[in-house]
Amino acid sequence: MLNYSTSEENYIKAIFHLQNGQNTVSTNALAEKLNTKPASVTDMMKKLKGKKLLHYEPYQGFRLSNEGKKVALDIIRRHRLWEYFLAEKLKFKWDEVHAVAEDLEHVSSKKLIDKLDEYLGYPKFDPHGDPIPDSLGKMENSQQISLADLAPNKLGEVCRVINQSEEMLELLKHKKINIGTKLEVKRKFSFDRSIEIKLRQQPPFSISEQLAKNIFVTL
Amino acid sequence: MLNYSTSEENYIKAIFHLQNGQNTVSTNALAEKLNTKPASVTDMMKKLKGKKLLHYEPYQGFRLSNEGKKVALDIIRRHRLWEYFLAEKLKFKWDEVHAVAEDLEHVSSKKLIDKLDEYLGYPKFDPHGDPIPDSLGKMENSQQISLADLAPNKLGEVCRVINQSEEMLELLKHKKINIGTKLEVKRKFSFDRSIEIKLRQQPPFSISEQLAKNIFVTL
DNA sequence: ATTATTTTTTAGATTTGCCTAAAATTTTAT
DNA sequence: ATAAAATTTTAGGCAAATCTAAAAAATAAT
Repeated sequence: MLNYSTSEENYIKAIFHLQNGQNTVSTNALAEKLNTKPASVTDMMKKLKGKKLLHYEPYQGFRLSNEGKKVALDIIRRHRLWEYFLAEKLKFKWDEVHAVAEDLEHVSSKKLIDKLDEYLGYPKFDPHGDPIPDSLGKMENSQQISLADLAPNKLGEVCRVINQSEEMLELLKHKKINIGTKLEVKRKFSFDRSIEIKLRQQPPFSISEQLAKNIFVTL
Repeated sequence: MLNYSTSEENYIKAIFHLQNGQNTVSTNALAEKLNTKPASVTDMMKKLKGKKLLHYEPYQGFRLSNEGKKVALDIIRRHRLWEYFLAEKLKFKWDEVHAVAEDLEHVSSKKLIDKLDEYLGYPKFDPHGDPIPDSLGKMENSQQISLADLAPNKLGEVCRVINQSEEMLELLKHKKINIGTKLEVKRKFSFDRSIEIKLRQQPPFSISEQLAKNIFVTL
């Protein structure tokens, strides 16, 4: 595995996360995710295409190649191992680990990461419940549960939508719920079994039990 | 304390080490230490002068300002804490820690470093015997003398190795000399200034003056 | 005290990663 | 189907950190 710059690694990781589910990622989506401008994204896409880390034709969006996915999994492995270390050993609170791990993840000594993994006892999930890839890039499928079964105050990431009728997709679109959307269950109302959920940077809102049953999340 | 780039930090640290003893550092010496060219050094010196981290007049050499020294001690603190962590917790061999710590030291979250320090139990010395500055920049000075200055028939315990080049560490490894090794000076030969020393349960053997000068012992 | 040598600085390029503004292309709406 | 809007790319620039080659200054040698 070659060495990549911090910037390249951030792009690779962001594409990996965005392409989860749908198979191509747009320039604007990536620019927003990375707090950069679309023109910068285009520049980097040309560069990463040259390194064969992704497939890209102008105006057609991009997706990681197999090699690109391997690199992404390696970065994610580093990130999540450091998050585990910070929370478990250094007693960081779970909402403080991410920012620090963003820096530590770019220290790419394979020996360091493998020894850290061993020291931590080969953990399978990081403090947010995300699975940690092993040194070959394999990771456990974190458990998928219906949003209707997620307990209050628990966080989940939408990974699957069972019913894919027009009507359902229309509703999901309106509520801005997509594959990959991270949400938190706030309350459950026994009167009509509706569930109040909260998405990032939005006020909480309610959804019906019927809808919740069709949405699956990973912890 | 402001944030500095990896490159700036490497320059600051190198100047700190070079100016030990004499009070100004030359362009060429710094270029050689950093494996770069004199022209690059001059560029950076202008920049660091602008940030008030050092004193510099063209052609006159440079030395760190008080602020520069504070920054240097902070970088050294990070480096040595990570070295301690790598050796103590991850079981790296003492000659493997330096290279990895070179990367980790540039992750500059104060909270990370202070928590790491606490987790490690506030160690006073790193695996090479070098003192670790505390969060205020203070560090212990143990009574150290060069093995070259140790009188015959005197006992000492290796506490520090100044030169940490690959070549030096290779030689130490071969001679089985480590931090903590107890030894006795048997004889000194004026012809080539070589020194005969004896380690526990081993026959005496000779080392060069050059090597002895780089090894420090406590009495 | 000049000259020669070494050291240091300047001038001008290069690479990486980012930007703005304008052009090209695709998508959406009428 | 064409116009309007949104998206994406190109063109040209900028800052950081590096380099080479040439000029300037300091040091050493005769």
